[in-house]
Amino acid sequence: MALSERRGRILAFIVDDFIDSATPVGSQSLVERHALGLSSATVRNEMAALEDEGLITHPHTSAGRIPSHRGYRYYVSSLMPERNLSSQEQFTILHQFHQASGQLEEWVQLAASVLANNLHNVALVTQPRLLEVRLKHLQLVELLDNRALLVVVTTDSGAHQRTLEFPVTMHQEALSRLANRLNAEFGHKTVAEFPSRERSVPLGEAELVVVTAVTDLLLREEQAAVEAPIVEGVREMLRQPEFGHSDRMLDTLEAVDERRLRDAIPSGAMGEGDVAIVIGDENRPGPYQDMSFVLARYGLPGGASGMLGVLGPTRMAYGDAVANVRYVSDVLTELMRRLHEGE
Amino acid sequence: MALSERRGRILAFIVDDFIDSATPVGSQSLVERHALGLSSATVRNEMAALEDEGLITHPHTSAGRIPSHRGYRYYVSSLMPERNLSSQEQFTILHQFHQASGQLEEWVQLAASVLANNLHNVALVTQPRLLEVRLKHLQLVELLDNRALLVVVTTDSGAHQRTLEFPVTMHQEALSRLANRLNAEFGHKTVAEFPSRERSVPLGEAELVVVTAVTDLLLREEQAAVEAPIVEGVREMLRQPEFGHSDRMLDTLEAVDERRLRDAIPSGAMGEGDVAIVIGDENRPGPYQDMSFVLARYGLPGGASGMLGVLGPTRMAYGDAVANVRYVSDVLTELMRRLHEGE
DNA sequence: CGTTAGCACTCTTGGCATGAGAGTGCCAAT
DNA sequence: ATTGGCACTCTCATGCCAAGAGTGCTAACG
Repeated sequence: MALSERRGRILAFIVDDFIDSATPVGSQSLVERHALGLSSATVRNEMAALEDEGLITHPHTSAGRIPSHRGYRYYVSSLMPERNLSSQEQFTILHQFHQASGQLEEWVQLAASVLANNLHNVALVTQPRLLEVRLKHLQLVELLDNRALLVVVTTDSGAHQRTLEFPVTMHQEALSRLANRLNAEFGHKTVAEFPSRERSVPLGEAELVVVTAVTDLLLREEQAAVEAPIVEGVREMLRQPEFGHSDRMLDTLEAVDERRLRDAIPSGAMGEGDVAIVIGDENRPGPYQDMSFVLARYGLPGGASGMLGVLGPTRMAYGDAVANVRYVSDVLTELMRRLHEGE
Repeated sequence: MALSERRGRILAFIVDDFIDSATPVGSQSLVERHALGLSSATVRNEMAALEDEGLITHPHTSAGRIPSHRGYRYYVSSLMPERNLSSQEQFTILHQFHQASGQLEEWVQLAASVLANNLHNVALVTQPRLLEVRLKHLQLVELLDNRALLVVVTTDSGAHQRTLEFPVTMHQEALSRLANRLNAEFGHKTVAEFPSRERSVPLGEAELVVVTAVTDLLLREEQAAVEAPIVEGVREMLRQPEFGHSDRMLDTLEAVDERRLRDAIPSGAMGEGDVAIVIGDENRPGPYQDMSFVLARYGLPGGASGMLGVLGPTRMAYGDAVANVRYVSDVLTELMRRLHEGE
């Protein structure tokens, strides 16, 4: 289904106007705002046609039109002008990244803040993860009695920690010996390659405690990274008029807060390298049925990578969102490339 | 200024009723709800007197009374019945802690959730910190080129990490030797005792990189722990009628989100071992002028300790809040004691 | 003298009608 | 195909009215 050029232009104007006014747009105001060489009556006819196509609706008989989900879809797919950030905007963003320290975690956090601020919506960024993380090094430090601190360093340059308890008191030398032994045996292996409990050569009791802890720790971290992306800008989004003083604000707040995001983020839709847009009812059933995501991957192909993007009401400045998400994702990727290749 | 017994009783009833109805309470409804042996007219006289004392007000001429900040203060100081959690409530809380793993961070997080859930307000919990943290152990792991991962273990059983860059490429043996040297020299020292830059025997370049990083890392963590307590239950609180569909919701959300909590938390007011209550305008100037805090310390005297409590509108169930905060703080303290003394 | 009944008065709240404004849909004329 | 015109619809703000809840005051009562 392709629209005539004129009908498309009108749909685009409706979407544009609605995006920045948040009120239904009528035929009259449309001709006034844009130097359309048409009368309002003609526009009305076109609107009626667009409505038949299911691209716009009106909330009640005598109200202006608002885009339907399908209307937004058509807009982003066929009508929306390709937009990149101005060099001014790019500079402002770059500047912030250069101000930050060289720590990866900080960049990720910063990416979230930048998106939230620029787009006035919720920004989501997951920590970058390797597809398969290998154990680099583990260490045990004596605490009190039979307790020790386990520190695990992985190939994605992450350190993870947990305290654990041995059946008997272990002193530092014993712990170090144990750590060395395990390093020799499991170093550079993925979690999947760790021994299962029904292993032919059984592990000693102490070894088992550690190996179980390492496995559990890494799996948990993995999950946490996916389930709990960095979320920034909730209140920015809630200032949008769609949430105006209604219960919807609280419900949305709840949904975002509850970390129910994992099931919600439509990861399947994300092609390599490009920006994915998921609008309204294209989301799987759940609390985000009338919100939209604009998402992209970032990171190194084959290396650590993550996801970043924006969540907002369907009435979202898609053009700006795409431009910002793409640019921030590129910046982040570039920074990681430098980190990886050593400048 | 002490009130007569009857006048006190009436104030207590007003506060109680208002706390659970959130609507101004009138003389009539007061006599009906509580088997007061008085007519409404008498109550009106008493109310007028209470209003002269500045303990209650009415929003407009013909509305019921609501407690003023001073009224709440008088209530919590002199009228509020001492309340402890029922053994049923205690059990429910304990059960949750027993379900959790033995990790300290998890307990702290859990404490926040429990408070938020039970009190339907924002719960605040800071990570436990030692007054002075000592360096226990540091380790360096080779990453790419001239980069290494620094892992610092402190006496409060915390592991902290950061990547750092050396001027030249360092291999694992060199890194290990370096770490050993530094461990020998700085082990069991506090950050304050670390060498200043103008040290008589100057450090080598590599040493300097590490020492600076350690200092910076620990100071930063310290600050982060104080500035960014765990915050739970924002949406619980926003369901309270005082925030009903108004801008106040967003402003408050902003204040809490912005981590402007640090300046807000009235830490001075907190005596050893007991629960502190700060009501409305007793707070220092800022966004919390019409909210209240109920706070307590937890942790081991001389050992690691932190703060926990609740933030909500001045119309808060102070009795419940105090009982819950006190109990959770006790549980947390007890758990830490066991951890410290080895069961 | 403290307590109470009674009464006038005030202020909020919800319901209802009303009119202006913005839009639509359709038809006939261009 | 486009447009002017017109009847019609629906929302939204406004004003008004009556009901309800409360207060303050005064005069009577034990």
